[in-house]
Amino acid sequence: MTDSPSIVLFQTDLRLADNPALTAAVQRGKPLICLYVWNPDAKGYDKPGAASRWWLHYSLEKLSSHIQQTGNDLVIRTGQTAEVVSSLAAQFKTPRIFWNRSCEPAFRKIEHRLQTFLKGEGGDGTGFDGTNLADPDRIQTQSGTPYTVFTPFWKKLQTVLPPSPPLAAPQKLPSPPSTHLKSETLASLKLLPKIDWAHGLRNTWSPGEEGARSALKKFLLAPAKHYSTDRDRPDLPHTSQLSSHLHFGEISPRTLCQAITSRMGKCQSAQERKSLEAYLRQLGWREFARYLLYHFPETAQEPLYAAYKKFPWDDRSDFLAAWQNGLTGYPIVDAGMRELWQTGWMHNRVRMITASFLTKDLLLHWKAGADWFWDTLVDADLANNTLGWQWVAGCGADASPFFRIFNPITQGRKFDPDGRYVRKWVPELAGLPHKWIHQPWEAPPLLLVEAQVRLGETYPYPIIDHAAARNRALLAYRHFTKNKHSNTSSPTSDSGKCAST
DNA sequence: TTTTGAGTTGTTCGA
DNA sequence: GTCGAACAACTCAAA
Repeated sequence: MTDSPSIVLFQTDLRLADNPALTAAVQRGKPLICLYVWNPDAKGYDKPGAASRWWLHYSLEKLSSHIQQTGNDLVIRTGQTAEVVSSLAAQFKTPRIFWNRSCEPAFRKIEHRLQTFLKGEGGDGTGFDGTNLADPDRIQTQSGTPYTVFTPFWKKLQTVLPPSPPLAAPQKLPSPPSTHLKSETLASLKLLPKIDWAHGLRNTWSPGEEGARSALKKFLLAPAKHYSTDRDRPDLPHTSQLSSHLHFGEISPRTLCQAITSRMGKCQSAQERKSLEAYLRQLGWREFARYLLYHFPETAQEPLYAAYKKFPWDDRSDFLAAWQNGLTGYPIVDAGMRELWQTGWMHNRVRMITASFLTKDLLLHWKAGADWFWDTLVDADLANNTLGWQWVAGCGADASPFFRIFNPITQGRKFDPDGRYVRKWVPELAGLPHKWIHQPWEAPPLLLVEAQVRLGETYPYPIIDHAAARNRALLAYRHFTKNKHSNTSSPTSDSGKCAST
């Protein structure tokens, strides 16, 4: 019994380096059961989307071989996570269970059930802080409430940065007697798509801890120096490309934070310093998203501001389909949606443009956009997705003002000035000179002929007129924001029948 | 308790 | 072509 093994539950922390739960388990000095549980019956946001499952498959493959190099094995099981873990724990007579805490509602339910189980067994179960820079319970306003505005949150967070140094990856993970430890095969989880649409993904990404480290190295080598100015340019490769690695926990935010701050200490140019600060701030936004989801778990489904439940979203499925397929007639929007479809990723600036187009030009529900991103992004992250969509839609924390409506033409010209991004993803427009690449419907007919563009045939006319759509959105939002909080703060108002939350 | 200053990412219009 | 103001009103966080 005293030699009973420790169970290490891997969730979205698929790494050996700087993994506090794993290191604590190793320090206990007993054999380890490294466990991953896949729940095939999970639904909605409790289950990774299709593109994300592709990444998960390869990330687990890497983790598994990494663990093998330490003399142990990754045990894969299927079922309800908490039940699988506790029955395994029971089988080995009250062992210790180690895991890293998560901000996601589904994982928190699992944690809660594990804690209940362990309590009943007289065991001990506390999650470790491995996916955040700071414990979300320790960051609060002076009045003890959670922050809902980024800037004061960021100021407060910076007072605890940089975090303690990252932990080294354990070299040896002592293995338990394996006789009772059956494992499912990775293939049996069926994470890979049935129809092979993933070649675009394969050509773009290297899931796993090693891929994460080399992405960081590559980022620090050059793009990080131009990040503050060029990160908004979808035509340039100056983003970190780390989002998915971070989501699956192949690299810890602490490791990233330390790498960035240590580089800041050495850097010579003001430009590079500014860039590193800008990147750190983005890590701050990631932290803020997790913090918000932790404190307001219902926001994955519902607007943070309850009054927005009554917003008059439109419901046109043909518009939604055009947006999803990259056939809106606005080149920068279509380029983004096609980049997403083909690579499982979209540049952040273009995420904002496409999201603004969906929620403000088309007036479609932000959840429709969030659902699509959830299914198609390899870096789909519940916290980031929720914050991002609610921010754009105007119903979330620190929300974008209602009159901030992106103009797809202006944005295209500003951030893809030569049209290189559009040409890459919307090749049927490639022959157009850059003057017209962001508004082909305005191009002189002769030029269209020369470029072999036949509007309405090879490329659609705009599905909606932006100027008119903008006015419609302004009207809807203007009328609406006046009553933004009416049903939460004044139950005596005429909207009393909707006062429930 | 009250007051005060501030609040990621934009666009348009008119001087 | 460039620049500043207007686009609203509200909530948050701290003093």
